[in-house]
This record gives sequence, structure tokens and C-alpha cells, in this order.
Amino acid sequence: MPDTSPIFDIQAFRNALVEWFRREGKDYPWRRTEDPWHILVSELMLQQTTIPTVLGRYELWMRRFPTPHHLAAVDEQTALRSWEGLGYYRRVRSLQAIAREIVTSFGGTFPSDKEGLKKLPGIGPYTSGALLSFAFNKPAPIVDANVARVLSRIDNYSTAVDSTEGLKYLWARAEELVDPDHAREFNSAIMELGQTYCRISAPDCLLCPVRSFCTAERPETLPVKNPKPEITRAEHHDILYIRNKSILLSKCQEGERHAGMYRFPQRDDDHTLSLPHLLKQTYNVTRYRVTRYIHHVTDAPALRPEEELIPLEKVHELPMASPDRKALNSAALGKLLDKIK
DNA sequence: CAGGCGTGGAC
DNA sequence: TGTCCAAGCCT
Repeated sequence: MPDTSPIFDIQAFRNALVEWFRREGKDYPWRRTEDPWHILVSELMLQQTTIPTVLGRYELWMRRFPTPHHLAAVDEQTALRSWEGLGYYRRVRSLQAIAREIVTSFGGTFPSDKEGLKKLPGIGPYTSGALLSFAFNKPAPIVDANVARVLSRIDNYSTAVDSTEGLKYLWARAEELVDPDHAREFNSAIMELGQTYCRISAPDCLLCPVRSFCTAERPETLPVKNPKPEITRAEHHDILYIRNKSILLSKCQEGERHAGMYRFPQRDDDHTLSLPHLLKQTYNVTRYRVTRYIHHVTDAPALRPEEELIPLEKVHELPMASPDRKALNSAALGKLLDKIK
């Protein structure tokens, strides 16, 4: 249960954290707005994605889709293309579904209650709390990886933070601590504390603004997490086939990974494997470490229904996952493609 | 509810 | 090179 020892003065903790944040809090673009659409986009982008990556994409994306109406109006392919390189492409599909629901069902107005928010695709416990506090300044708790780290250290809490029990504890603690009068600043502050003083490795406890509230004995050992699944190796073989200034690509089907995006056609038959490869890549996809070869095929392959010849000048408009886009832009393939243009 | 879902940076 | 991980959600 939460530490309720008389030593821990909750209001003093809130004040120390919020006052530190007012002095040292960083100035991110998504902290300069209270528009729930802008907050939502930033939160979806930031799910499992680092701040530097998002900083490189967020403002341009917001200029292109400044309101839900703008995203609702484009086709899915365009939405996916705008998200290219950010990964977890389901996020932008959720974002577009939300945009369309706001436009068609909510008359352009964003829900501002937890029940309404959590019905929307892609919005779970964390993101609903983030919207409630960052956009509406309501005292909703949030628990992300930063908050889990900060709270587990403050309470010297050694149950796995990704276990059912650990999550229950953290959410109860976050709810108890969130400042009812300054929810936006408090939640921003506790997350930012986790990125700065209370960072993963080599936490800077000596300068931490809430060190007097912290009971961690060995902060660098917290939080405890469940073991991750093992990485398994995979190898696959794809083809580059060009005909009449067009390139053969495969459209990923609904339900597949990368649904709606385009990739090099895969061929694992012995004949393809016997061909020399133009390019060898290795990359990680979730729990797989993939080695992928791209073979140059000159004889017309038997086409599968999901495969189509795409004019080379159209390829840049199509959504592709990073490894495929990189392959297309690589020197090895570029030489060949340039010659054909 | 454990496993799937991307990517790039830090070390 | 390999390993770990990030403002999580869905099934």
C-alpha cells in the first residue's frame, strides 16, 4: 500500500516538485498549447518514442493537420505516409479514426471526461490521464515509464512495475499524489524529473529537488521489471523487380503487420536465394532481429494479388516502413534505379 | 494477460 | 557489434 508515514508530507512534495518545474521545466512545443487535438497528437507520437525523435516531426505534422478536420479529410495512405519513420503505425490509424469521430459524431468537440476518452481507439489509461491533465488541467493521475521510475524510487518499491500488482500500486500512488490545483504542472514535472535527475542510469540524487522525500536505498536498481522475451533471429529474402520504369511492390493487407503500407515482395524459394543479392540489411522488429536480402530479379515473377507495379516517380508518395525506405534510398539500389529513369 | 507492435539513440 | 529502452495500447 502507499507509504502514508507521517514523514511524507504530500502537499510539501507537490510544492517542491511544481516549484522546481516552474524554474527548470523545459519548453516543448506541446507544452505551449492547451488544444486537446495538439496534445493528443503529441501524446500519440510520444508513446514509446523518444522526445528528440518527436521534436523532429511534431511541428511539421501539426502544420499539416492543425485540426481533426484536416486529418479526417485525407485518405489512410496519406495519413500513414505522414507518420513514416515514427513506427507503431497503428497510432496514426487510431488518430485518424478519432479525428473522424470528432468531426462526424462530436461536432468538432473533444471529449473531456475519462469515460469518453477511453472509448476512443489508441487512448488507454496513460493517454486519457495525459489529456485530462495537460489539456483540461483536471487532476487525473498518469503512470508512464518515467512516473513508474520516480515513484518506485521514492517509495523504495521493489515489486515489478509491469506486473498487475505493481501497476495497481503505482496508479493508486499517482492518484494520491497528483496536485488537484496544478495537475498540468504536476504531471509534467514528475515525468520530467524521471528524464533528468531521476534518470535510468546514474541518477543525480544530490541535486534532486525532491530528495528529502525519497526513500530509495539503491535508486539505480529501481524500478524492477519483468524479464523481456528473448530476441529470435529471422532471415528473409525479397526481390527487386523493375519493368518499364516501374517497381514491383507488395501492399500489406489488413490484419498484417504494416497494414496499408508497401514493401518489397518476399520470395523465399530456392531460385531467388540462388541469385546474388544487391543489398543486405539487419534491423530489429519487436522481438526479432531480421537479416534481409534484396535480390535483383530480371525475369518476370509470378505476381501475387497484393503485388503491383508502381511507377518510380510515385514511390515516394507511398507509406513504407523504415527498412524498405532505406533500401530504396540506398546506394546499392539507387544506382540501378537511376539508370532506369 | 503475455506477446505483438517500430524505430533510432545511448552506451 | 550487441543490448536496452522510450510520454503504451490492444487482443
